[in-house]
Amino acid sequence: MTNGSETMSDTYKPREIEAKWQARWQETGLYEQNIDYDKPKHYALTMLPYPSGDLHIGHWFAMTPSDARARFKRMQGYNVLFPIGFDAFGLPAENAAIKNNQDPKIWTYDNIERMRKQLKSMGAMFDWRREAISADPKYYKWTQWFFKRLYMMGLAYRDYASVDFCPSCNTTLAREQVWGDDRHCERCGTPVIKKKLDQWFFRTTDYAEELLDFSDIDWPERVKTMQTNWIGRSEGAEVVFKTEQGHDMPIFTTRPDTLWGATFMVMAPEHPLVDAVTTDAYRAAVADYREDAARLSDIDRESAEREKTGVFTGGYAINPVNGARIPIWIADYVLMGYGFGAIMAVPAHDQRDFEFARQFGLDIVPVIEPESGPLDGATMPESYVGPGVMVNSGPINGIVTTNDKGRKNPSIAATIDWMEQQGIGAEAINYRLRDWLISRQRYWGAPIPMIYCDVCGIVPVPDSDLPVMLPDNVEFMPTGESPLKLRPDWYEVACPNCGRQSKRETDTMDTFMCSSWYQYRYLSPDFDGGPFDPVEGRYWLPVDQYTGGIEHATMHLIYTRFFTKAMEEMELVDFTEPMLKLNNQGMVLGVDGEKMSKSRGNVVAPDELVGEYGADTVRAYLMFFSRWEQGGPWNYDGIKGPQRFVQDLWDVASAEYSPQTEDAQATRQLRRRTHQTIEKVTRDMESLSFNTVVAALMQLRNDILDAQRNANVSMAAWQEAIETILLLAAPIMPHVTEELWARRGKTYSIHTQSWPAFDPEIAKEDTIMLVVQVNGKVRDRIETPVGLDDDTAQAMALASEQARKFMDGKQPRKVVVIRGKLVNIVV
RNA sequence: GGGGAUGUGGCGGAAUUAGGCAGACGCGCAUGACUUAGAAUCAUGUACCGCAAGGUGUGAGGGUUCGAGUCCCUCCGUCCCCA
Repeated sequence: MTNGSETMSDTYKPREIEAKWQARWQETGLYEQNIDYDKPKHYALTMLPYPSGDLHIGHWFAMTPSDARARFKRMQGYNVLFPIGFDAFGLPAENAAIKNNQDPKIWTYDNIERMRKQLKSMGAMFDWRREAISADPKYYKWTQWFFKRLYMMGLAYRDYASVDFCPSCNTTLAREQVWGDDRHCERCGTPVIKKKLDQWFFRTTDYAEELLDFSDIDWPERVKTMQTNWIGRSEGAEVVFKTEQGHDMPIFTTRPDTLWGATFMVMAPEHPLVDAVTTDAYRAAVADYREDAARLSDIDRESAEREKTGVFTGGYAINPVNGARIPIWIADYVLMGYGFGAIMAVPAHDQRDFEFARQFGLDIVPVIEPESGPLDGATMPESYVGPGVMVNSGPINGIVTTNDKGRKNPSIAATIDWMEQQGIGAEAINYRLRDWLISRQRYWGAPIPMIYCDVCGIVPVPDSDLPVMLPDNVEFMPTGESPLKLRPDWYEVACPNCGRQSKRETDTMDTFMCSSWYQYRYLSPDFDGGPFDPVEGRYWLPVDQYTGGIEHATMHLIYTRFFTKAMEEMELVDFTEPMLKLNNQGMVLGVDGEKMSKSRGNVVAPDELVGEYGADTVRAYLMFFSRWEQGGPWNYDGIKGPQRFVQDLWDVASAEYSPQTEDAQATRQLRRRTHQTIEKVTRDMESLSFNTVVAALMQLRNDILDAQRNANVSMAAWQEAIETILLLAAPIMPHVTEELWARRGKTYSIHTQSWPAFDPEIAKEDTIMLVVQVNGKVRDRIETPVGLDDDTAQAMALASEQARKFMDGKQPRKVVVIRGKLVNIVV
């Protein structure tokens, strides 16, 4: 006892062994992965963190199971790349700068330094040589280079448009970054307002059709559905109405077959033709209405519950299918952002149009006759949207209409064909997806590499001048207004074309632009011949397994797909999907079941847990406590289970074992359990079912403890069980398994060992419990050898005392035998 | 309003791939052992009702089937996305 060191080393001291092995792994470059053409590659990627200051338990929940999966693939023989980096541009750094008068760069890099330490405490197999930081000039040089390439391909354009603006963040936002019923800013929760500004956009809508195709990727249905809904494809037709003044007034409709029932038109109040069609008598009313509408949000305007409002413009349009003269109204339920900002109104067959028509006494002309008989526009209580036969519709009279969308509906197909023949309209597809607005009126982002020259117009910064560096020592305004606008020494620049004094773009790029291509930069973060080293790219790409939160379903995960499709056209890559397989983890909630937040005081601090239990226990608990894709409330007591497991593992793997007696049955049983566990753990690791992996390991631990208590299994079976459980647990608990592996005199490192091989012969059961049911209720269980034939099984079941008792002396009417499982006697 | 997910002991969850012993594994709890006491540890038990025999039970109701947590229909609750 006094000679402490021996005794000390036999106690499980997580902090000591974790520090020791993390240092050893780094010294030996255990996690530095290089191209190896002899091995299959596996690129595992976890969403890169924002350097907010401290690693959150949510980061641990996202990353350590992903790390375990990557380690598992490595032991299976794959050459696994598992990199990490930082999404280092963004508003929190700038807001902190404004509040504390601190340079965002210093704030960000201090946080990165702290988070690096915390990330290292996880013991993850990150290859730190590949670390990429998006705020690093050698990174954002290529972000700017991509902007230019997209511009040259015609995929980036500048437009003066009404856009969503967060008054708190003082910047515009992409449509995807506006969330919820109240249309709030995704970052800060403030409701957004509309603002008209010159802004840069990417033509994501050009790829709408490609983005709807998920055939090459194995992604959760949920994400695919969310993206599909977000893109919002609808089939229909584009039809050009003419105003009486002769202006073209194109509209999109999903129901061109009801054109003959269009009795009025409705324009969005912001529609550019409003002034042209409005007659003098209505000018004042129209002006008032437009002013009121400008104050409402889109959601309020579209809400189905709200009473319809609108005003007549005094103008008329000509329905191209029948020459009818129909009034043009303006109403706020029509949005400028969708389709053409104007609709044809068919009140008989659209509920919103119906309510509008009833309110303002407009004509309602039915053009679909349901099976129940003709409709009367004057008396129908609501619009009719079901199937029927077309009536009052000229050339398509008598054609059947169904609930099908687009050309699948005979009436729509007939109308489109007829219109195309007449030259008054054409089949068209409309998408809800908007182009991606990437301008941000903030400082801490990648500058948009564009110059405005009075003579030459918009001129890209030459590649040789990239990166356009962010200036240091800028002055922050309390309002959040971009300091770049106050730095003439930075924005005043000679035009690259003509040399005249010109002005740089002072907006920076949306940080989602940086994170759209980080998986490529990881391959070679120092490479200067392009965004990534093509040799590395050819070997590692694309990403095989991507993991991260569901909240990015319609933002990052659409952007990075768009980027990769554009990169394929740039011939940088030869595939069109960046990540082949995606899995989303859920969220760790506070003990109260609420989202963690400082104000609620329910934040779980990983550093403290690691200090108390060690990283291995925390990792195991995170994988065990819930279904990974589901997440759930934290429970401080629950961690005792994994803690006891790690302690037991320590005890049995360092114990001296010597059998008292050798029992063949017990030996056989332990070996069977060992191999059954290999099978289960392998399958569940493959499917990212981490909680059942840990459960299976615990079960094997229980079997090993039984064997130890009885001391009746062979030495070989004991060793097989111990070494197997260490290998199977290694991805989950990398430090303690490494230590125990070394203590058993095995070669370094456990993490480069082969995954244990499963032997079905050993795993096979000798006997099964034959379940005997009478009328579907379990009445008896009989231990029988495996491979019993049906007749014998039936005979044994019928001979069962328990079963006979419940047969009531009756003869079986039917006997169902499920081989190897059960016999059901029906009486 | 539309779309998606989900509902199983006191709690987290397993079994849903292919209909075949519901509740693996863990937490908690109970009783006992060890201990001056506690912690830790160990043993046993732990869905519900019942002394027992037995009966009931996977949000509710119905259906298919020899047999349903699992498949079908109709509802209800909770969460998320879109409107």
